Amino acid sequence: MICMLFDSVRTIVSDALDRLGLGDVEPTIELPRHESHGDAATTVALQLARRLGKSPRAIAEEIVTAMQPDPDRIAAVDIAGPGFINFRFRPRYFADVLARILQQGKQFGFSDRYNGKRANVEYVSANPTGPLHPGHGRNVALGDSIARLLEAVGYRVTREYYFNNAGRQMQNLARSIYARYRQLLGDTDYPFDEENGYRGEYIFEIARQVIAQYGERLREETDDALTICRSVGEQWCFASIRRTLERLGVHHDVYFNEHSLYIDGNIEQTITALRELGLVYEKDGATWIATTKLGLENDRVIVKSSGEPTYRLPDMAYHCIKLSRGDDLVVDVFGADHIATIQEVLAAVRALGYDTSRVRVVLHQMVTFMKEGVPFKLSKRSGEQYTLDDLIDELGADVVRYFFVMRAAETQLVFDLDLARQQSETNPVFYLQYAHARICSVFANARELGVESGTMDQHHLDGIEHPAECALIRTLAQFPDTIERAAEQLAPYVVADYLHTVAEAFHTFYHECRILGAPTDEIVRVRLALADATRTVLHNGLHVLGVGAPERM
RNA sequence: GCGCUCAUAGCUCAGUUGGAUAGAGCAACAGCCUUCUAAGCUGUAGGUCGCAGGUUCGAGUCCUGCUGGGCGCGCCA
Repeated sequence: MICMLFDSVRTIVSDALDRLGLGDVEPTIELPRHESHGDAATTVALQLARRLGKSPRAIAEEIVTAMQPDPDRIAAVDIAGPGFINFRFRPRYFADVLARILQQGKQFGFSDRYNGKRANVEYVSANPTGPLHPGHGRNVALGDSIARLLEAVGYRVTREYYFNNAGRQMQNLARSIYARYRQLLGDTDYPFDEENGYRGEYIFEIARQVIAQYGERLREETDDALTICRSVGEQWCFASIRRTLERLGVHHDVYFNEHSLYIDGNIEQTITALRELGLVYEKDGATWIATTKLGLENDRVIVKSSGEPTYRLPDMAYHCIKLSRGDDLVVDVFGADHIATIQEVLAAVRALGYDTSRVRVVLHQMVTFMKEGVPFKLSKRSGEQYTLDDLIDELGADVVRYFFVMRAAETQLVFDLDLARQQSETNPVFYLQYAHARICSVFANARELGVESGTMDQHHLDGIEHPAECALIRTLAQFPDTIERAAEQLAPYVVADYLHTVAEAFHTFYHECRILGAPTDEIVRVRLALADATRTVLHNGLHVLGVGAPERM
């Protein structure tokens, strides 16, 4: 969809180009950077300069002469600088745009562009070895907002969580739990693996749960005892992770267990297929994949000399499965530490004949938490970890989600805990939420005063005239375009940025134009309609970010 | 050393895919509440877009080199 604000302008320019025999040219209309340059601009004359062998200004003159703008809606058309054509709108133009926004009601901003398309978004994918870490928060918020963005443009989205409950890390977890179990039973000198063990307080909690369920029956160290510890640990960790995700409003449709790849034979199949392609060889007792033949720098081990596959092989099998499901888009949300791995995996999957152009990888950089101007240490004394749950306790889910998506994924995010903690003034989340609450409050007052804010006919919109009203409409009109651009780029921060400009435009409007105390009933109705449209944009935009839109603050 | 990535106001970041005079928030300074939420609004100040070349009508944006951060480069995941 093309920005609705510019539809009429585009038609005017297109018609003029037609008349000049340039009907094949698609003019792009853009918002000028400076307000002094008008409400809309086209660079089409600059782009045609080379093709026509004329100066851009001369071309601009010809185009402008050939145009037939509606004088009720277009106040001025100027040629500026090297050949920009600038348009200035009359309030009537903005009234048209507002009417179209109101027509779309609560659906405004959401599009059906990708209706019938399916997307899979894999995110979180933390193994069940402990509670989520604050750093996971960025992956959680980013992945979920991307899923919401894709839904906003019409995709049917599956949210997927990939996990491994069988590997070395889980063995470490089991041993850690078992050690604490024995220590709690009085074997205080039972050794704890300081190097590989999980040190958190939660391990004791799990161990206490083992005691509650099994008493002292596991005192004899057997494989069974470790299996039980692993199983109890896995359940405990998953419960913890799900509880944290729940608090952030995040739900997955599919939990994919890496282990199932072994049971279902996908691992075997994958390695056989790679072998048939001549990409597999044995060296030093291990099995290698010749990723150098696929344009990468090094070959990698896919089966260790112990006979155990490395994580790469199941990752390849898993991506083959994801690509064979028929989704139109497969999104992986990973931390920057996966950068090398994902290249190898995709190279192998491509060699196996899958269309990896459907895969889009969102790699986010790491998060630094700052407190009082210095990096905040996430481990407390006693080795206890500060968790994502603790962060939510401290800041609330809305602030946590917003802060993790408000910057582009590829920047190293600095999470300012002091700024986030502020319940007033400077917190960027509250700025948006406050605008929403303010509007709700106006409508509450309107109801009390018996002001009808019913349906809007177009002729009621003639009351638009204040610059702040026009500026607000101009901003609101960019919402559908913003959502599409954000979805295209898989970049929720685009929406966060945009919502800030919406809130700003609204607060200015609110300050300069009284709504309920406007001079005439007609203006009251128009301004209520404008406030209502703003409320919809804020509500829908915040929804995409997974942030609540409170009615009162 | 190699790969990926980033470098824009004191700090944190935008910059609509190559367009006009570089944009916000925080911090600083000065104003605005007897009227719909002051968690707000208005204004001032703050810049050699890391450095050097190149591409063209035009570069913060694209290409090359350099400098400096981050991440990765193990039969860990």
